Amino acid sequence: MMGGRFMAAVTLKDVAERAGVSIKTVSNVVRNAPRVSDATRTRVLAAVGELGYRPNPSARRLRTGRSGLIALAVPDLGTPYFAELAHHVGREASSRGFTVLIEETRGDAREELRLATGVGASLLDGVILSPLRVSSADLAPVADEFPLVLLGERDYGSGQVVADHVLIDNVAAAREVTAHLAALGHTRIGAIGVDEQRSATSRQRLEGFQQALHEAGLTYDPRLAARVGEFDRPNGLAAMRTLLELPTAARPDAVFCFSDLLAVGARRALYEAGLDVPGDVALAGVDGSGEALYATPSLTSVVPDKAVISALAVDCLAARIGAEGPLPYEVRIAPHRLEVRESTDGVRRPLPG
Amino acid sequence: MMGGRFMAAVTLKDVAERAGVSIKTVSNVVRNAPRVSDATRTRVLAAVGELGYRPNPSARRLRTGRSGLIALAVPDLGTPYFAELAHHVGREASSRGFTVLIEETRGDAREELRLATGVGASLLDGVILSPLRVSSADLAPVADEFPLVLLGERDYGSGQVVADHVLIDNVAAAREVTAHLAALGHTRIGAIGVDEQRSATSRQRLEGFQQALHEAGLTYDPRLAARVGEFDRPNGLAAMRTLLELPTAARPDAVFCFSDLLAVGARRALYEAGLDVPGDVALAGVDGSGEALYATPSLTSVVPDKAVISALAVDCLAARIGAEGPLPYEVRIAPHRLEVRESTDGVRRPLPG
DNA sequence: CGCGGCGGTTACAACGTTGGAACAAGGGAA
DNA sequence: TTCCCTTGTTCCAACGTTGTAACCGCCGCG
Repeated sequence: MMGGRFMAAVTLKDVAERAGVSIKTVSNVVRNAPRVSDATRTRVLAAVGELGYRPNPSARRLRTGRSGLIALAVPDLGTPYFAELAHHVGREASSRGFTVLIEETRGDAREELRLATGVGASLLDGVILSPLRVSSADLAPVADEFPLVLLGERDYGSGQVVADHVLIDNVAAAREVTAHLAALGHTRIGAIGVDEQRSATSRQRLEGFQQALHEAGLTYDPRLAARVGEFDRPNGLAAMRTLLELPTAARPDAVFCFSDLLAVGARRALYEAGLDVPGDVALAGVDGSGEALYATPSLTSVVPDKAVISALAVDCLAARIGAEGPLPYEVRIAPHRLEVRESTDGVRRPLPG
Repeated sequence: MMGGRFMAAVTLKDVAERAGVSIKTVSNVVRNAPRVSDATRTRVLAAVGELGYRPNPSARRLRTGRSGLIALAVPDLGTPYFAELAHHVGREASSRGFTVLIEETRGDAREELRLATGVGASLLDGVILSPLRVSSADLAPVADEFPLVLLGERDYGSGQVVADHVLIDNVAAAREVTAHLAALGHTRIGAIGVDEQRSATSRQRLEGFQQALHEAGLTYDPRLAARVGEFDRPNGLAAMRTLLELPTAARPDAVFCFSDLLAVGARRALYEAGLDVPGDVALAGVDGSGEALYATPSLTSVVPDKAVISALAVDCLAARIGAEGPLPYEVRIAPHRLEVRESTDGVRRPLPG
């Protein structure tokens, strides 16, 4: 029987009776609609306060078609980058009156697509998706029907934009890191995180990597480009172990890892092999995670501005939700910076604090 | 107008027309209610499939008072422990038909209380709260009115149970770690993470720590018990630096950190001081995070079974949501195990994989 | 042969909210 | 004075769903 659990919820009707006005007038007050005299407004607000009225989101949603709920879909919350992102998106969203539902896709393409199409489209107003497997082509038929913002993964190759995108300039970021390694005198620079097939991010970082090698007059040795499935610690560990199996002369003297977790795994492999970082092999990653900062040695990393990324994403989504009809798709670039730490230049830096 | 965005949602009515039955019958079918003949059932299900009908959660909620939405409120998603927990809770919940809303309390007592009382009680069916600041006393008036499960933090001191609790045996866990350190021959064992005022978890771990010291015939030196605000990396770093400022003879030769992040911070401080782990100082933490496993050296840690914790928590909550009236409060203990790694016994262990 | 019971179905009324139209009360222009 | 317009308020209907009660056969029992 009626689910209000143990306490009876206060409704517009209760407030209306208390204030001696109609239900609709109370509704007008709580929604800040115009056409309400100051006298009634204060009277109603008083009643609202006394009774502790809270609008019923379900009824609202049913009537208006808006739930105030958006989802953030990420591959995995265990990845610090996504956890931090979730944190920022939550802040941004609540400052705009949205509530965020965090979903894990586990890198499953079907799951990603399901989220992108709005799950219970009737539950969500929109989705911010960090795609891993799903491609622009898969999303093309979807984006027009449901407010969707993609994080990263713009498919430069196809040139086709099928949704709003927020990303950092991955090519530039990779170029900067690699140039940094080259400037330190490394000549056999490797990369961990190649995954041409599936991940656009990976492709872009590889491209920046190759550009920088070229600009530094170095040649790209495919043996030094390690493929991985996910950007996690175990893959970093395995990839670095593989690189260390190369003949001594062919081994890398520096490695650019496409994520901090990969770098952490790679660092662990070097530790187990008894090699020094950066003495024997220099190491750099991407993400600006706390884990990389506190590693021993601290790991050089590209730090994307997650606050800006989140703000842009929520902005985009809010605009799309608020819009009546289709809007042109936007691609917004968030800033990043290269943070040089012990794992590349070897300079001891006590952490502040 | 009408918010269905761009596409028109399929409703029971549409399905009913298609199947040539009444709305209510369709409703009965989709809810798996009894009293539906197999013939009609299959006919209706066919129509459901063809039209791609999805029930409207808001309408359901409005009618039944249930939203199928539960919240997991944790202090901070950036903490790997909570991120992992969120992952498991999400799995457990969706297997029971719930959707999880993840909220960050940022360790703010008011925010915790707000969540515990159900925010928009009309939005959520229940809450799983990992409290940091809020006490049993604060929650006492709340728990009866709204389904609530607390993770950890059972206030043994007051002896008063005001809600369902799911936790590991913190006292035993701390005792095991400390006994392990003592068994290795350490005599000046320190602790990082003391916070008697606010955190019950911290109190329990301190108690287990002291018990083990006593059992090993060691005396408790308050100078070796470092206080912290949050269980994060910067606090671990700062605390260990403070311990290292003690006169040489008074310095710890082993430290039990109340979280893995504290241990990571402590390890960093030792690294900066040029000290060896575990040669100069042995280090152990709690949480079983991947970060501790991949650290160099890998950090010994108490690994709580997060899958079990999550399952128990969701079970409890589901029972409470399903119940008609008040239920007796339960306290459930999840298992943990001590994982000995390089940071205490010094034995090199290549990671598997 | 009528009547209770039961399996299967339907009609109706809510749940709390909001958009739109209708309605009362004043205020100025004709 | 009448008429229209503005301002504030109320009434009505609907959003999609489900609980309750009613309904319609049909069976088997007395």
